[in-house]
Amino acid sequence: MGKIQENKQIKLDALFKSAYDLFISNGIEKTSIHDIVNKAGVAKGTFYLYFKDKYDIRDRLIAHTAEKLFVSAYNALLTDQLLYPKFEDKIIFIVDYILDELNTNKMTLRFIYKNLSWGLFRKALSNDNLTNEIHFMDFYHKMVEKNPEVHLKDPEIMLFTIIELASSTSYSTILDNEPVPYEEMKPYLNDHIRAIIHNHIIEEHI
Amino acid sequence: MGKIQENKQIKLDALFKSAYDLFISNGIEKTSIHDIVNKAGVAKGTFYLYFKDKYDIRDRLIAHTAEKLFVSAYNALLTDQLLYPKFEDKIIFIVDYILDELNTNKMTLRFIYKNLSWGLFRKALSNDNLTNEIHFMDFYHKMVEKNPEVHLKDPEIMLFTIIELASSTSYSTILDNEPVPYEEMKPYLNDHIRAIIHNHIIEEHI
Amino acid sequence: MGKIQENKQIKLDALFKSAYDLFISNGIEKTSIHDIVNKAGVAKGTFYLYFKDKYDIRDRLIAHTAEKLFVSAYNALLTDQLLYPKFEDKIIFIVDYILDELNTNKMTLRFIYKNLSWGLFRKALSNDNLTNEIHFMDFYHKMVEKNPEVHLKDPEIMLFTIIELASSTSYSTILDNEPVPYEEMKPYLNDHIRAIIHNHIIEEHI
Amino acid sequence: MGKIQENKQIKLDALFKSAYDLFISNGIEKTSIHDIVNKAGVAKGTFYLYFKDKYDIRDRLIAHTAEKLFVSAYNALLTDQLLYPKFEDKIIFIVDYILDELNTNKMTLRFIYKNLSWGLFRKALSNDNLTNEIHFMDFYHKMVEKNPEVHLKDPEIMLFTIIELASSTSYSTILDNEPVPYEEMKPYLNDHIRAIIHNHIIEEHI
DNA sequence: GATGAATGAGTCTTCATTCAT
DNA sequence: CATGAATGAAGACTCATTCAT
Repeated sequence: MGKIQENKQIKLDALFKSAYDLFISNGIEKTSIHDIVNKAGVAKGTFYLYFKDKYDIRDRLIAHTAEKLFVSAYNALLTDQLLYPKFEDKIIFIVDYILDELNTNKMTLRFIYKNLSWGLFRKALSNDNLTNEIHFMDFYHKMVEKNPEVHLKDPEIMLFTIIELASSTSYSTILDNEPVPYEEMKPYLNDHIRAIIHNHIIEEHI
Repeated sequence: MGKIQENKQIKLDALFKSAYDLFISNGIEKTSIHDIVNKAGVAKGTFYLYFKDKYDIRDRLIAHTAEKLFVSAYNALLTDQLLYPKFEDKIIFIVDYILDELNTNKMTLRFIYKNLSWGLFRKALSNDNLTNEIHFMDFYHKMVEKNPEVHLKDPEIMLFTIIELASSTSYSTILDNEPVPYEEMKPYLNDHIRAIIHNHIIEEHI
Repeated sequence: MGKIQENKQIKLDALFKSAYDLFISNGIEKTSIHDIVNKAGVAKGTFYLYFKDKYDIRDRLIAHTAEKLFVSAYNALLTDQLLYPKFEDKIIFIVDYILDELNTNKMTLRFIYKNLSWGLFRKALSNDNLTNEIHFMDFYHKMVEKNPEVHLKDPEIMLFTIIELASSTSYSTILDNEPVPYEEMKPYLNDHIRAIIHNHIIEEHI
Repeated sequence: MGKIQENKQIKLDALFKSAYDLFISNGIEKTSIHDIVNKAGVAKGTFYLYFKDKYDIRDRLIAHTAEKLFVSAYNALLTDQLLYPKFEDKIIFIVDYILDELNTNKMTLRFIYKNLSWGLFRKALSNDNLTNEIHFMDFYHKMVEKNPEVHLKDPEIMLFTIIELASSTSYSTILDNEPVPYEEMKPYLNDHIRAIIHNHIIEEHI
């Protein structure tokens, strides 16, 4: 029994890995099930034991990839936590960390960006995803609540806005150098993110 | 002679129109050349006399659609020009106008968003595009220059940023109501756009 | 020991029942072994312990279904035996009984008709079939022999002819209402069956 | 233009012929589109220019085959018309002619029988079918009307009944020799057909 | 006996592109 | 210029059957 389960995991991993590599290098539309199973070294029918279709494996891969990015950023933040005492700086750190990662791994950016919806993203980072040990959304909300400085209105809309701004501007600057290279965009982006956060701060009157 | 040219134009228009309708209602991947020529009432081979392939007609259509949106917004702004004397308000007006348009015509949003790159966008709105009478980019730069209030650093990056933020947040809120409906996002979006503009203002010291 | 045998019988019955239900509702071609074992709650390999393939279980089911129909008709006839003293009326009664049954259970008609050959049919109703308690063919031949009125030439051909006529005309009228609804066909059918019987009567000259 | 039309006809005929041969020898289920186009010597896509799917070509072939049989019988009847002055004898002649044909061409019988519904049959032989020159149903109805001897009630139900009886009994006797060979069945069948006709005769009282 | 994961040949169907007319 | 018939590679998906556990 243990052997069978082990074997299943090996097959599943092989399918994930080969699909990821092919999606990254050739794009999703240009990747066929045939290509995936070939590279994974399993039979075509086996694919359908694990996935409904190509879009099923795509969604699971994107969620997984997004999760990994955020978990890396989270861990890096924990290490240097003391350097970023302010909430605002923590957010900037995480965004920077992820964008730098994507800048060095451009294909991942291309893969994720065009396919990641907020719904999928939220699911990938939250409790719904049982395979997760760390739940980024939980962490985010705790970070918001424990924020001693200020109170935030609609923190989830704020996160959404930051992510959309960061991902869409970085997509164009990193992949196409349009309208300017990523490095040139970066200082502006950081300023904008800080501005977005400020726009969500609830002014507390005495 | 003129009749032949006229006939060619009719065919071209028919192809554009039928492709647009099909792309909008069924999506690009689900639309075949066969569908396009069928609806246009021309022969399959004729398609290749006017376009390289499906992605050629797609790009031309997207550019055309984006242009039309901006020209409409531009004309609307001209009409009510006096109501928006400040540069900042003009920008907000244009963004609002376009997003409201896309909100009532959701399929256009879907069609444009996933396929519009900054490069394509810039080309659609600038002098490069010979079929254009009004060049939005020219208008934008004149608007920036004549801005009596303040001076802007990198106005093109600023425009890029605003467009990316507006389009990516509206895509999710308008089409998926995620994380909130568009109407709920709108006030935040306006605040953020103003903040982005402020971040680009060059403080002038005496 | 008995428990193992019992368990086997349960599995066999479950397979029969689920295959029957699926054949009836989706048709044989549209039913896969996967569907059958799924519904039956047994493993795929188990199917092959009991049946050679899909057509094995189909044939056994058809024979069983046909047998059940005739046994029901036979029992009903026994109950009301005195109402139908004449041989001819007994035949008509049985045909009517079965067709009315199929008329209320149209899917059974569809299932049986296209797959029931005379050979399979004969086997289902005769001594060859060891699981049968009542052997309709025996009963039929006794009925023929004891027929006090007249003698019949080739009673088996006669039965064959009646069954073919009744089943093929009822198939079309019951399932397609073609060329007329079953109810409209019924009086003609009865007349024809009587005529077929008369054609088999050996005229006895003194 | 003429050349293109000619070429199309050649392709269509090739597809019909190869499908017919394969259906006849291997059965419909065991014949794939691949087999059909291969044998016809055309590309796979070409099949879909002419037919919706396998069942489209099947239905057209069955209708065509049934039509051909009846037209042959009709022509044979015309030749020997004087030998069969009575309506009843004409019907018997046609049935015999067709069954003898099917007896020498057993695969055609197998092909037609399991797939021919009354609806399809009627369509194949009537005005609906524009490719037909001779409309058997017209001929039949004229034959019924001009019948000087007697009047018939529901002549279409009568035809239906005769065809169902003849086809179903011949199917089993010709292909399986069950319960007896066709030759042994034949005299009974003729008697039964006459009886069916008599059952449809309207008794005219003076 | 029972299981169910794995197989991979087999099937249908689509479609961009070409080219003879 | 315009046509549209023909192509055939490419794709997704199914399923009876086997066999290690």
